[in-house]
Amino acid sequence: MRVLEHPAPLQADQARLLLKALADPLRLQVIEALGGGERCVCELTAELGLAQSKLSFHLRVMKEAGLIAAREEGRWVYYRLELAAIALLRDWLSQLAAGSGTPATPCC
Amino acid sequence: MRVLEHPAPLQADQARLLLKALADPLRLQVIEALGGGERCVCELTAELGLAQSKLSFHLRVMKEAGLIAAREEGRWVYYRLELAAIALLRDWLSQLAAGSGTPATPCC
DNA sequence: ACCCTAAATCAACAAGAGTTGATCAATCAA
DNA sequence: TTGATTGATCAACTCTTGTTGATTTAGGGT
Repeated sequence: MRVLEHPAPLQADQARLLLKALADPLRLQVIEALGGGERCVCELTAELGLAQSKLSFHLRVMKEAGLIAAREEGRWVYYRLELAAIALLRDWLSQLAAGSGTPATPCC
Repeated sequence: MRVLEHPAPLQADQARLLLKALADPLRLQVIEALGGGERCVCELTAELGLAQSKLSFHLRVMKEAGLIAAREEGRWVYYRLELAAIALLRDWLSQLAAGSGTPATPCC
């Protein structure tokens, strides 16, 4: 029976999507705003001073990656951080760090 | 005196660079290989079946982000994971999750 | 029904990131 | 010194992402 040295591929792929969704300055601003709690799109537009379609684009990217979730209420849409995604990333990073002790093989 | 609700901007920016460096399928493969311990460039080229200049490009991206570190030995170069970077990312993610309890403000 | 606002979508364009093959610098062995 | 090998770098190209402004869909108010 094989010991799991690396994160499972599926989890790694999920992690990659989340990393990609996080790895953008504008999206990080949004994420940090959402770190302070649920926010409506119009609030975010105002707070960050963004063009509406621009914000909408980035919200979609993050939503599709599973990093944030939307809740519609009347004509407003509230977004929030998906904490499970953050937890998944943290776990994945832990697994990465865990396996990293072996010294160099002689090489070539 | 203001309570820090969000990660400091500098740390966030450092985190962003690391996220960007991680958010690529090929680089993730390299990272996972390095998760098993230090590796020489020629080993990585062989293990992952990559064009040399392609690997070199990605190694540079990761090195500049502080995600990996290089050690030269004769004509070989060994790369390893920079565990401090992984730790920084984990901390940053923890801070993100920590602040996220507030319910929605009435909005608009 | 009409109008106004919130937010998503679209097409055209601009910017950025990754790939390729060639070249270059450095190290080592013969 | 010559030749072979490791790995970095470069320029040209391609592909992917992000931006912009206009249009569309859907609520809610009057």
